[in-house]
Amino acid sequence: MSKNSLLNDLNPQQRDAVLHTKGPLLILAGAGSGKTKVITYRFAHLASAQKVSPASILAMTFTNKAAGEMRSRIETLMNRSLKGLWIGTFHALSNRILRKEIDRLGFHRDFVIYDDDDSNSLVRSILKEFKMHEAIYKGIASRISSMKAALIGPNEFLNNETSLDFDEKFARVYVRYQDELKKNNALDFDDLIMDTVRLFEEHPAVLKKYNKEISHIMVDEFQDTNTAQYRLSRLLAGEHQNLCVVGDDDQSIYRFRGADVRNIMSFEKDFPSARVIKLEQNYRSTQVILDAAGGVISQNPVRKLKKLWTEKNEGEKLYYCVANSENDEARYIAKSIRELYLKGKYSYSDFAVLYRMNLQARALEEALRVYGMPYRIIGGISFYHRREVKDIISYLKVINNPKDSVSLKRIINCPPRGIGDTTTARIENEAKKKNKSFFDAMKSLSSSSDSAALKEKISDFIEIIDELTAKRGMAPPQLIQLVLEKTGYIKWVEKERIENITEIIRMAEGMNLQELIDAASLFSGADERVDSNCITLMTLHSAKGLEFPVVFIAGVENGLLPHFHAMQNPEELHEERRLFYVGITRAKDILILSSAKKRRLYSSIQELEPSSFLSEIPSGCYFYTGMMPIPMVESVPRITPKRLRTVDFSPPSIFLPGVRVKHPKWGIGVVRDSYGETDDVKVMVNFSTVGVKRLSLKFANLERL
DNA sequence: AAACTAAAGCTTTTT
DNA sequence: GCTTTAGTTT
Repeated sequence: MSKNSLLNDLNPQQRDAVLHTKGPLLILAGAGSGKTKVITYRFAHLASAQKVSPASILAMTFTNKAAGEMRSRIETLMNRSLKGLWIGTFHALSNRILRKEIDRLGFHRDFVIYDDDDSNSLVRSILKEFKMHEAIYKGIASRISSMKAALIGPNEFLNNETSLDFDEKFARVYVRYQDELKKNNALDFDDLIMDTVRLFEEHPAVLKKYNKEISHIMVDEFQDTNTAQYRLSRLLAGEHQNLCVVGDDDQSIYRFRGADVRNIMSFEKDFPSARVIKLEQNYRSTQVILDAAGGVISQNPVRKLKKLWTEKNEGEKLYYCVANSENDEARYIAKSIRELYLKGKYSYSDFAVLYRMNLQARALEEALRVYGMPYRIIGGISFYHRREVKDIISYLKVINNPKDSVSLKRIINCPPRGIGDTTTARIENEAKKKNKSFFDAMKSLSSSSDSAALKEKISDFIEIIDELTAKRGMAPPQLIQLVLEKTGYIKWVEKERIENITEIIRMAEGMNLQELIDAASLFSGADERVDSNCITLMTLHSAKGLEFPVVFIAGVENGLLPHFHAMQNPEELHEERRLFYVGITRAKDILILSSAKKRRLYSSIQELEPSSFLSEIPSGCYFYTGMMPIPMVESVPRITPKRLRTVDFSPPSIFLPGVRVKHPKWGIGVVRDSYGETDDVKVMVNFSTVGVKRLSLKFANLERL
């Protein structure tokens, strides 16, 4: 891409930011203002126009996903591969430096990294040894984590011994924890940052080396940096001070894990020569949504003023609905999604339902399932992650492929058949020794083992699996039934979980084994499938950085949003407001807020009042619509996944109710009904442009979407 | 190794 | 109130 066309793509402020290449730069990037675009273009500009080697530009973010996205967008822009450059997460880049230099800190270069589970169990074992209450290990671990985030190592903590709130017991654990890490040649996540800072501060020559190698620094999501990460960025910027930080103080929502908005506030103090550029043009939302967002966030007293604007039109007003209970709220949301979906303009993946707490997902999930609409839950435990569902799927996976040892190990003692940790370890051993799969190791042990009891237990299990494997050609619903009976699972599993199993059987109808397994795997959370056409359910926190045409925010109540725990402390209340702001600014076209009068929370049913944040939305921005803001149209045939997949009812057409279609003249619509003989199928289609039309398939020239 | 009992915790989350 | 998990018993 030529230099000019690169710059022509940008608005004046974005261009300023890209062209400012020398010295400290603070980019205050409002929501939806093209922040990533600026970073990637700035990288490309530095490299092409400024002749800076891509190898001397360092770009840091928080998540692997964000880093990967940044990298691939720059690669596309520059049309070249950027492998091995300084683009990555704080942790990954620190790790890279430490792998080379850590011997100066007395560690070996092949140190191991402890994840949260590892550090938790280390803390636990220390507490046990100290005869302290073990159950608080999580609290201690997170306290250690925030100490390190603030660059207070055990030594610094001990130096503070005279302070009044010095916690001697905690200090002992902290010191010991750090000693143990060293003994194990291990670093936890926070150490990766803290020790890199320590390395640079204690060994100026090392820092100098990196300062020479890296001439430009860019930090994304700067409002989420903690003290250690900010210090690291400053150290890396060295004397050249070519430090560009990008962030939005209004979207700082990770205080609880050490993020410090003050970093963004004090950047100008720390770098008096810093240029500050505000990106205020929003490319995402309608004016009404921006007005609502602006009204809310303006109530926060300490912030960098930004006034978002858009060239888009006013747009549709917000809706706000009060339901009686969380279940009513969920039904209302499901119903609204169906109405909007059936109008044909939006596909399922255009919808997101956001909430403050993961537990809210339950009611929503239930309602969506009843309405037969596909959804995915980010973060929480979704249907396919339920224990019993995973168990059954694991059986199917083993039947389909006995080499799948992960699934095999999951079900080997489920229901219990006397094969516990000891036996499993033994099979594992055998498998390693003979270089066999887990299943083959079981087979050979069952014939050669010295223990008769062990032999019998294992061969019984093998027999069940073999028997089931022989029947793998069966239709999945019957196959699942067979699994449930032959394994005794149905007798063993708790009653309330059976409901979910019936649900898998129901969903399995009309699919073959491979399809079912794939469907279940596709839903397995973390690896996000963009192409899966699903409604997205997630917390407000996980929604940061994303956008959806239609956004619901559920549970807009005092106690949930703002959360109980945050209502006392003004700082935390402000963060809750920012969280709401983040939620509002995710929406492109339509934003629907809802709350429930009563809600089951933990032990009891709570009566909650609408969030006080609601009154901060300018009253002209939304409809208060009581119970049912979106009028119900005539009753619609219930679209269940089963019905969508079943082929055995006439007409044998792919244009079944719920299917989205495209008509050459009327555009996109949704099939509401289909009937008639094979050679003369009639369909009723609801088009977003012209409403419901009755068409003959033979002539209509419909395209399935 | 499994079944039982007791007890804690329960906001948000990435590395 | 319910789920998860740790510890104890059989």
